[in-house]
Amino acid sequence: MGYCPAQQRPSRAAEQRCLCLLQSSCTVLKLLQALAFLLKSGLRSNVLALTRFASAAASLGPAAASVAATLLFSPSSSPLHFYDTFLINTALRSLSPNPLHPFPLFSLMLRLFLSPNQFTFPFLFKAIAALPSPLPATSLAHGSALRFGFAGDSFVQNTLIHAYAVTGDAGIVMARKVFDETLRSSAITFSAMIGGYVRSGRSRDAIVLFREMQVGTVQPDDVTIMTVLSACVDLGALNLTKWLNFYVERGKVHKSLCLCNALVDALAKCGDVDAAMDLFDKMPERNIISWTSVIDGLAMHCRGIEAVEVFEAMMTEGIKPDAVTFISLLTACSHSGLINIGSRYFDSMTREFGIEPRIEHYGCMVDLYSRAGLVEEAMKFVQGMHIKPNPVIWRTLIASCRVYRRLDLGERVTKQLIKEEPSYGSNYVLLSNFYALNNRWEKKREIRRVMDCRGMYKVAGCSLFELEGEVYEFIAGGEKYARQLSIYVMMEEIGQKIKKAGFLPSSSEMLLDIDEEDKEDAMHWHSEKLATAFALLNTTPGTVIRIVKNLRVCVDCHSALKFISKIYKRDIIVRDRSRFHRFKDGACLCKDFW
DNA sequence: AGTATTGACT
Repeated sequence: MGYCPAQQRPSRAAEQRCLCLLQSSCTVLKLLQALAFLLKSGLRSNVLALTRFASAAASLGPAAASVAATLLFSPSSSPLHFYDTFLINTALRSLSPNPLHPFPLFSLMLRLFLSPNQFTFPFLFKAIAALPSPLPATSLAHGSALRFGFAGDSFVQNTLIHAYAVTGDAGIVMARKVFDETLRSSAITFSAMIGGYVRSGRSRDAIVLFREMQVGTVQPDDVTIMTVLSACVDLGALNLTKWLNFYVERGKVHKSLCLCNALVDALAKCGDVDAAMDLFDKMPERNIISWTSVIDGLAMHCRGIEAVEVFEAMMTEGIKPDAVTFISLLTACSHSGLINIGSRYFDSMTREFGIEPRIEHYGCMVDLYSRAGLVEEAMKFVQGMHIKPNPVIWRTLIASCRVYRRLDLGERVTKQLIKEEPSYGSNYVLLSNFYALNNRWEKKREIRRVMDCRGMYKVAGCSLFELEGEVYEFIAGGEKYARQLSIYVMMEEIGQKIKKAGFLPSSSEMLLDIDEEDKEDAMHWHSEKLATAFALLNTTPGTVIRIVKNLRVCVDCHSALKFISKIYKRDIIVRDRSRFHRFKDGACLCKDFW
């Protein structure tokens, strides 16, 4: 053995102790103890210990990972000559899913003349994909992978597709290019690309690619099905979801717990919560996500009592609820008007379960009071919160002020919100709503001008309708389908029939959305009405009509849809941004409470 | 030592 100062020679026991700590290191405390060992006993020259340390730090979140990075990779404090590719790879791996930039590590590797190997680039791309705007880094690293001759490796390509695909419009083109160049594509390659489409809000492209996959030679696996299911949730594509459920049922893919959870969630979110519960009942194994998905599914369908029952059944089985479970449970209570039950569960969170309420839980409680018209209680609750209220909380309260006509309070809170969050266009729309309700049209026009001036816009209403495997999209105020004569004629017919049946257009909410010039026509042009007209034209009598909307249904459309359901003898199910409406015989299952 | 992945306040 060569020269080695005594205090730096690692003792066998110290090494064992350190490795042992790091092996099961899921606490910050153990990590710190291991760190002490590393520094005291000369283990910093032990690559294995360093690697374990980086890996353990990774599982402890961004803070720990950056401590590890600082300790191990700052040139002044580290024994650089002990580094190898394996160690830096591990450190790279430890970065994601934290948004820590991997380039300092990667360039250190190159500076030390260590060669990247086939593991380096997958880790590198994965870390890049977790960054806030990863496109420039992805193309730089892509160039590097090409230079080092790893661009043809399938692991590299799969992570590269993923990294490009999460960067939005420009990246998705590059992702597709890499995808098309991938010669021996596997189910994983398809999953990466399909998942990329879904993350970029292109769920329709995701489904198109899945269809291409089905006529090809590559068999989808459970993960592929899961990514397609998230596209289904996005589009509310119930038929495809049911088909995928059947596909899994026939044993075509591995029926993993994850996949079953995704199916339960998708079935509920696409409108068939009973199918979701059937599947849930049949699952051989369930975890907290399975239970939460069912509770959340019931919440969306306004079945609050059942959601509470499922929650109680879960506790009877000895499963401990987590923070997300409580969000779903409290949502269920607020959407079903279960004020006392909701308040009790909220109190029990800290007392019985030791879960500190987060802003989302407070949000549920504000919603619970707000929906029920208890504006004062809601306001008091907000003032007594231990966390600073966020814009979501304020908007919940504002919606309540609008519905229950607390115009002065609403206006005041909205102005405060705009001060806090001046660049969010919808806040100005909220304010203009209060001006309109007060008939202060000049003020309302002023808001409009301010918005135009600052280049702000409101989100356009958009409805989706699935017909024969195709998802049709309808946008408020016109667009391609509206120009079809048949739809136009149908809209006229619907308008006249429901008026004759007693429908009173209450434009008070309508004109908030659309400029005055469009007022007269506005009735006819909300996207859910266009979709309904299209559906009535293209489906056989008696068929249930299912529509998915990106915003909340307005009072006027809600009322119109009730009349349509009665006159045309159709059940119409509309998925809101947050819940389901089911119109049947002139009534809605939400009992006008939403 | 790797690639794609399930539940969440308006």
